[in-house]
Amino acid sequence: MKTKARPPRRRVGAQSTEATPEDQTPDGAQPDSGAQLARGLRSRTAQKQGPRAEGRRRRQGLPGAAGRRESSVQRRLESNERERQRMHTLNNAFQALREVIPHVRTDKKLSKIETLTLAKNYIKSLTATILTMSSGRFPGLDGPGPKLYQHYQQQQQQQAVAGGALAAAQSQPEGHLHKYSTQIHSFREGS
DNA sequence: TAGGCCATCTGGTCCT
DNA sequence: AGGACCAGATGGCCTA
Repeated sequence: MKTKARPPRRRVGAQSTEATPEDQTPDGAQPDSGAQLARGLRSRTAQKQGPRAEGRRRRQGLPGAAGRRESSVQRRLESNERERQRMHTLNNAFQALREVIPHVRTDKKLSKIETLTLAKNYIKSLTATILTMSSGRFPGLDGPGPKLYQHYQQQQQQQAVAGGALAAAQSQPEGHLHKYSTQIHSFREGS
């Protein structure tokens, strides 16, 4: 629980033990050389396939072996880039969520698990607050009130069935608020 | 130094 | 077929 905002890191990953200084790129841009990736591919896939596939091609003198390896490396690089972008998108979403959740601790960035847990309980406490304030009286038939209330009741019933007495106790609006405020407090203390 | 958190790579599986 | 998604592995950074 001691996460702090850090500059983008250049990971070394599976090839790190074989990486040379020139493999590192300070700006985090596409750092993997084809040769380095090929080493990685071999070392990883060899554990499952062994040298059989490549060896077979070589023995049979198939003409496209090197070219296929090259295109395979290219595909892997493109796949890695897409995966990086996907994770960046996911992290942007996490950051957006952090900025929306009210919390006390401002000197340290919330970790991902903290963000999710806090968000869940924040939503629950807001739902409970809305229901409490509405006092069972909802706006017109087209409004969100009845649906929200029905959804809330269903959730509570499911939790009561699954978790028994504890869930039933936590299903009270005060339970959500208490849980949320307790969590904020514990995060502030870094526990 | 250990433990927590994270970014990245990777191969498998699912989906369009 | 190709891309998205997922989970395991790995190693770097940071704090106590």
